[in-house]
Amino acid sequence: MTVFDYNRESKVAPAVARARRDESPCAACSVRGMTICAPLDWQEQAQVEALMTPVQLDAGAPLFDEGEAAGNVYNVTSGTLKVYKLLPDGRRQVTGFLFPGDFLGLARQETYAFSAEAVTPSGLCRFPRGKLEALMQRVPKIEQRLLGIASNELVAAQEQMLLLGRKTAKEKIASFLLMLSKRAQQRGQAADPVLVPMSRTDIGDYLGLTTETVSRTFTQLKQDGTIQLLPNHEVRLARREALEEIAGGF
Amino acid sequence: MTVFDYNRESKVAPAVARARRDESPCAACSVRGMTICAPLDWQEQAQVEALMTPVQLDAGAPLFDEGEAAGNVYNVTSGTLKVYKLLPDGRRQVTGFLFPGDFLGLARQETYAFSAEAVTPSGLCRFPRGKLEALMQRVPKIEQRLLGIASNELVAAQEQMLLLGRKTAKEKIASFLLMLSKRAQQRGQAADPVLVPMSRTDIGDYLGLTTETVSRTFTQLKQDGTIQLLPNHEVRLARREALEEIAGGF
DNA sequence: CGCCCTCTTGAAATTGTTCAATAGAGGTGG
DNA sequence: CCACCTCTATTGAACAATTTCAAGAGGGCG
Repeated sequence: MTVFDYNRESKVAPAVARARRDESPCAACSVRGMTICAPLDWQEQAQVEALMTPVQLDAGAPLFDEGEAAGNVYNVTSGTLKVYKLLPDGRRQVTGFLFPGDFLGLARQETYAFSAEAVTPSGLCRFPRGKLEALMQRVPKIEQRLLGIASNELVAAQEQMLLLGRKTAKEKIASFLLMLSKRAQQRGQAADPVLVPMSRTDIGDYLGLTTETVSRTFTQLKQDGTIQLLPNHEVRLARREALEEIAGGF
Repeated sequence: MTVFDYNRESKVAPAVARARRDESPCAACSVRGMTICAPLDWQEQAQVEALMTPVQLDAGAPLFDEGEAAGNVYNVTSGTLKVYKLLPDGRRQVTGFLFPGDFLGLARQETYAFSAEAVTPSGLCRFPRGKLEALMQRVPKIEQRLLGIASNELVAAQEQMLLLGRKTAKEKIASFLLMLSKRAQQRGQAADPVLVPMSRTDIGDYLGLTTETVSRTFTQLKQDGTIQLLPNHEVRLARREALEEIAGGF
């Protein structure tokens, strides 16, 4: 719980100095424009960076579990993560997938309300919550940014409730593929052969379906000619308008 | 779009003066401790109040529609509202019910992402978004409060996704009744004979069920002896532990 | 008091699940 | 580099939960 646990690097060289010398990992951050760091000038950036510890996760490695003390918040810099909740009997609901640029750990309570786990090998920036909150007092831009992020997540959550409560399996899969495509595009990646790095089980747990239904629905869309299943977890959206028609406006 | 549209009252008497003379509606606000106003001192409160217009809605009256320009935010002071999204063919997902003390209108985009409508006759405090945001610059406590509210809503949204994606009809209804009970208690109302002011259709649209399934499930729980259906939209939670067992930890 | 709207109940239909088996892909070690 | 092994994905058939369609009962408001 001391500063040293979280900030090993700053003992070696003050972050401000490192930033000046362009040794800062943040200076090279490819997703800076999407993160909490986006609105900061270089001085504020250095203060944030001083709190940061880089984290690397292997595929399948847990980041934290629901109910655990919520000591840190994170920014995803590479890879894909999933966030989920469990029922006592093991039924799982994946409440979101996280990609580079996404923020993780917003919770005004003392414990995480969900578990987080790497889907693919992933990199994150870790910030101790307490220190970041202290910094927010001095740099209100950070708080504003977090409020913006939270608002966007809320909009996405409502969209997901509509999907879970009212869409059919086919509509769910179509919406899911379009969501992946749009988010890839937002990060500057290709929108069309879209990368689908998560398992059928994860997709099912995200959409409120079984893996079998996910698989069958992919097959159906493939036979429709709406999509093509390519090697390496890629999906070609052969007829995007058809997908959008099916998805019902997402 | 002028100040006068939103703030008719301040033309009559400055809010600060009114607050001093205890004519302020906020001074008598019974849900102040739950709203964005909670952390404010009387001077800040007066500034907020100067932006406020009271709104009254009849049962069934719309407050705003999805896609509409998001000009205002609201605090509920009395009654019950619902918030929902529609699919092109009319399928509806109620994404939340709002009770006194609840905040409404958080959206970082230019338009509302959902529609809002009164379930029972309701009262709200309306604030023009632009002016409240300007005030937030000077009173960061408001922004902090909003971030706290947004975080809580995000936690609730994830809980609801778990419900929609993974719970059975019986589990959904049990969770719903317990949620209503807990929220009534938070507002200082009775936790046990719980008021259920919304229609079976609204409940179904909230839980991802049809009205028939909602009705059948109520009947089933009634025959179990788990609940009793009382007159005036009240439900007695005869065996709360059984409900909690069924709900699976909400 | 009666009308209308909501709620309840029943039976049939359907979507998605469950159970079960096969096929495929990725990774490891010989 | 290939063979094997394991985990994931696909496919099939029977089953179940919830929906759909249909009719009747109840309750509140004019």
